[in-house]
Amino acid sequence: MYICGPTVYDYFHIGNARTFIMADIIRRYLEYKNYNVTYVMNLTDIDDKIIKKSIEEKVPASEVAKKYSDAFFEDIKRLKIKLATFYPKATDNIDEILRMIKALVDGGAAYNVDGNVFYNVSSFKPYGKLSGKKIDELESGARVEVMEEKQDPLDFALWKKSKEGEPFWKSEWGNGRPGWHIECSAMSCKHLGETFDIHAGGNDLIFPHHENEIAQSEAATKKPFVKYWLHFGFLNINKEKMSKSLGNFFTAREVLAKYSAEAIRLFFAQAHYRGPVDFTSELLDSAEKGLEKLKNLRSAIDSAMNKNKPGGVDPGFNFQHFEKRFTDALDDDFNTPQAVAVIFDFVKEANRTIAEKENLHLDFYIAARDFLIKTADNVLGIISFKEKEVKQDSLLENELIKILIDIRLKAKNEKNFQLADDIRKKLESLAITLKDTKEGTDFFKRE
RNA sequence: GGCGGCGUUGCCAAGUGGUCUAAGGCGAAGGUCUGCAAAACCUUUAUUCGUCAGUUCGAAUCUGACCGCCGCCUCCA
Repeated sequence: MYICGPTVYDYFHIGNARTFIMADIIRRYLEYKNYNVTYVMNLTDIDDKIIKKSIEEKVPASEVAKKYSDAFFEDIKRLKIKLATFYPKATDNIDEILRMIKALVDGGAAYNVDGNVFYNVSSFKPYGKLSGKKIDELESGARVEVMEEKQDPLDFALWKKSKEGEPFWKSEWGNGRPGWHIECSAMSCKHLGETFDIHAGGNDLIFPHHENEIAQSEAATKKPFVKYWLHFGFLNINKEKMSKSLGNFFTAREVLAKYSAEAIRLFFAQAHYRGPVDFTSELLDSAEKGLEKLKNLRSAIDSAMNKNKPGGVDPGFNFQHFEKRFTDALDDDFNTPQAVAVIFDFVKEANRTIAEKENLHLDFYIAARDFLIKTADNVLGIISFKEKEVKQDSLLENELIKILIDIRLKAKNEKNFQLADDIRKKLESLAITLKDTKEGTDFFKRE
């Protein structure tokens, strides 16, 4: 599986994050289904924008790329995106790229004009098959900037001759750097072979980027390039595409400063990957709110398991039923909104069971926990069940909380509700929530 | 101009020929529990799916027209 990654000239925005997150969920689901997924995401670390930025900031292009690819890895980690199998960089794969360009030139699909190598679009008959465009229609409506060197305005650069002061690599056509489209063809081929299963990317890459990849790869290898294309819808702001060029964007780190990764992921998972999504803080708030339900059930499960009472009733809960509904949803073109609905149905049903049956068998909680780990945690990534490290001081802390709970209980028994409420309120302000139940008082620490 | 997509409850959003008087989340209203909270549970919240016409025994789902919105055709996830 290959996905077009970022050009590392800036922090990525929350619209890019949507693509990365949805691709991550799809990848995690394929792994859930026991596919052995080789997940490749390229990093474009040499390109016009990077060069522009390096001139503006008066630092080498490689330093710009380093800074923003470091930032990229920080951000995806915070978004709970699993690391790819490979993150090939353009500058590490110049040999592969040059080899493919050579194959294209030798095969007559590309030509060299004074150190610039262009792909000859008209040499590839199926050009336009992915985007549904026809070559002649494109030409008639061409807004394409006409470069004099090109034989045809639709032709695109495989190798760009370097200008004075720009970074360059040596090639038989002279000093230059790779074009954007050829990177993906060369690097996907290197890691995934000449034909591979899934290629994903944003909607706007269909044309020309993915169209060009097909043209390059299929002309070079004479084999089908990709079996399935996956294109993600845009994130809009006020129904307008969020993009760097329009300037109407939030970076992922700006959004992460206000909202949890889980809420961001839930927000995206609640819409189908192909459609557009409007981004507003109200919707993030409502996702954050919805997450509470999931977290409360997790707390209930955790505290029941900590008590570890033997025996109890087996409620005959049908976990398979929910798991089947979950996989049915995702088997149907990765219908994540449906899958999320199944999770919430499960939460409701589990809560109902807990509310109705007094003394549940521990196995119920274990199975409920397993179900949520498999689905909501491992696939969707909207909640985490990972064992938290128990720190030394938190053990002491827990004992102190228990003492306060005892004092509060005494106060309650003496009908000194003012003191009882005061203790609860003060603990709340320390992010510790008390919850009175029939079996005593539980406490939860907020994250 | 060419190509593609979308329009479902107060908001978001699944559903693409009968199980739909339409899932799920948020919001709202009432109730149970509680000293009070919190959480949880129960009940209510679209006879209707942009508009009009058609196909069909049957349509949110198919066809046509119209209205509105968006994207791509130039770097863009």
